[in-house]
Amino acid sequence: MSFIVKKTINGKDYFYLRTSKRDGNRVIAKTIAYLGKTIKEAELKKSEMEKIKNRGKSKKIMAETGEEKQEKKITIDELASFCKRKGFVFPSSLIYGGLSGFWDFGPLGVELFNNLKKEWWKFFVQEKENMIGIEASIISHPRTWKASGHIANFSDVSVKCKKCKKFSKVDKHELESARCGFCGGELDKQSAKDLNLMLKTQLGPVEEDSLTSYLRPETAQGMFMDFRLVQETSRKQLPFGIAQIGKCFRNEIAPRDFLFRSREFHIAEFEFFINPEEKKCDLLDKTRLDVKLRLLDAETQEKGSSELKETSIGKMLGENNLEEWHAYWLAEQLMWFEKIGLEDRIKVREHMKSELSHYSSATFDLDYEYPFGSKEIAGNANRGNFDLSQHIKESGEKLDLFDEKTKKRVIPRVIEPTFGVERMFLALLCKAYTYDEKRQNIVLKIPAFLAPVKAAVFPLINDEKMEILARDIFNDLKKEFNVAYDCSGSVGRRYSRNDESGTPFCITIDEKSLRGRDVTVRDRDTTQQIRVKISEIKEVLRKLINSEIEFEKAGKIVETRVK
RNA sequence: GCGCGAGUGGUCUAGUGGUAUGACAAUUGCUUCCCAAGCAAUUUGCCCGGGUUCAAUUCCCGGCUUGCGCACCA
Repeated sequence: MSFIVKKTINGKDYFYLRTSKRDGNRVIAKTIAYLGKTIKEAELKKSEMEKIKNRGKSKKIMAETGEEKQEKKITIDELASFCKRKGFVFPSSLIYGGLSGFWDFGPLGVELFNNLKKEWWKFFVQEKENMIGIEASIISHPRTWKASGHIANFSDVSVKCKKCKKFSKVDKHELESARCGFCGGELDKQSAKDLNLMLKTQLGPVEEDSLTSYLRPETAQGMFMDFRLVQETSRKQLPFGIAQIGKCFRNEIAPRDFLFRSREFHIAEFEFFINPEEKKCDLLDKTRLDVKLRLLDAETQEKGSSELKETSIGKMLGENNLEEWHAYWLAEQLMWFEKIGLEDRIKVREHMKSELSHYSSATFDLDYEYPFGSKEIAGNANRGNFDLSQHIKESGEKLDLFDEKTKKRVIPRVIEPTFGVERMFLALLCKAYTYDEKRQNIVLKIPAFLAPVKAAVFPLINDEKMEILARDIFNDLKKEFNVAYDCSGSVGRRYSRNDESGTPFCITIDEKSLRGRDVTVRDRDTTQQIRVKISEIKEVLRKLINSEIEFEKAGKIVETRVK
């Protein structure tokens, strides 16, 4: 049972909500909420709170009866709308009605996106001894795509069936004899339309004399074409990898699901080159072998089931066509997802034999639980030496190399881990987006090291001295971090705004700061506050962002809340 | 690309053959010593093109965008 009580503090009246509970002979009363300064205000607030409480109850009942097991999940539309409102992602060319499959990153989005790329690069390139990076051109010689096999698909056409009216994809040269893929009916050859899945472009200003090429649909060919040059200039010996993050383009028939399937996007991937005779991987240690995962293996799928297996990299070794180097990189991929906090919604799906490309002996998809379903966020393919061999054939160049260990010339085999950068960006936002019932606002719980803005600095009120101090702190911090300065509206509003932007820390300058040279730092996820010396703020912030120190231990916990 | 539905400020929405409602957000003051308080002011909109009409945001046609289903996804 809860009731309203009046308290008089310093001559002013305040109303609180109290609750009482019988404990044996005693009655224990507890204040549970502040209601306002007048009795009217208090009554209104109380009835509102009861409504909210009852809503929670009915949700619980529904959960028990199984009607609504999960809490309300965000839809992808809501997320897209949120991203537009806060400046993460805008639809491209909106003043002309938009352009399907293209997106712009706004002020917060570009920061998050850059941080994500930077951290990926750090994790897979800079922190690895056997990895180097490149950035290849988006447009390459058209023969690239002949060698890679992409051009072959250009001879495909889409043809309508006369009988069932459905469209089939058919090789142009076999149009005369082809039948409908659905009902086997006769195809309407008049309806044949070319399918251009790569974006075409003309090189040279005079159209008749120009060379037709394509915007790359993947970054991988850059690594294969530059393979020898990179190996020579970096003086790497097998095994080593070449990494790249870059823009790719695909003429998607139906771009859908916000950023998930677009026509212009980034891939972060690397080709890891290994001597085909080398089966051992020295880097596959206990940490990697112990990496846990949820696996949907090929065998299970072939039985028509989608049951997940709880397993580990170590257990998978030797099964599922997984050899040591392949296992090592799969483990590393999972460790990356753990680092960015997405591992609990990742599952690994092994490709079935029927799905495998003819050059690949094993492929795994890493699927993420998006609001619109479990979809591929990253992949891992064992490509053998297919790509290098294709380029050797097409170009006539020597792309094999002399291996110092075995004293033989070899064409390396390749493991290719690949990541959709926008897909990781999207997953981060889906995971981070939280509606906080208590605070009545959205809190974007992005890991601090990825957050677009690391801290917001504000004077508690518009006071000249506080503003000067706040500006000083802000100017000092911005040399090292992306920080924001905010002095508009009430302090509560500023906290809420920053919760929505995913800013992990808010630094507030109050009257005591002027005398004591310390400030309060507020944690986004808990709203807890600590007191930190101005001289130590930079160091504390650095440690907090890198999770080197717990928030509660970074300073003295203080309670500043009135309400 | 096919089929069906939808498009009103930044967001969510009311409504109409005579150019539009409300809320939130945003901006600027004032206020405010810690969690979207208050006061005042300000900015912003009928997806685009064509047709019918004296008059179209509204009706019709086409396009674009978007949702769902199918298909596609190297």
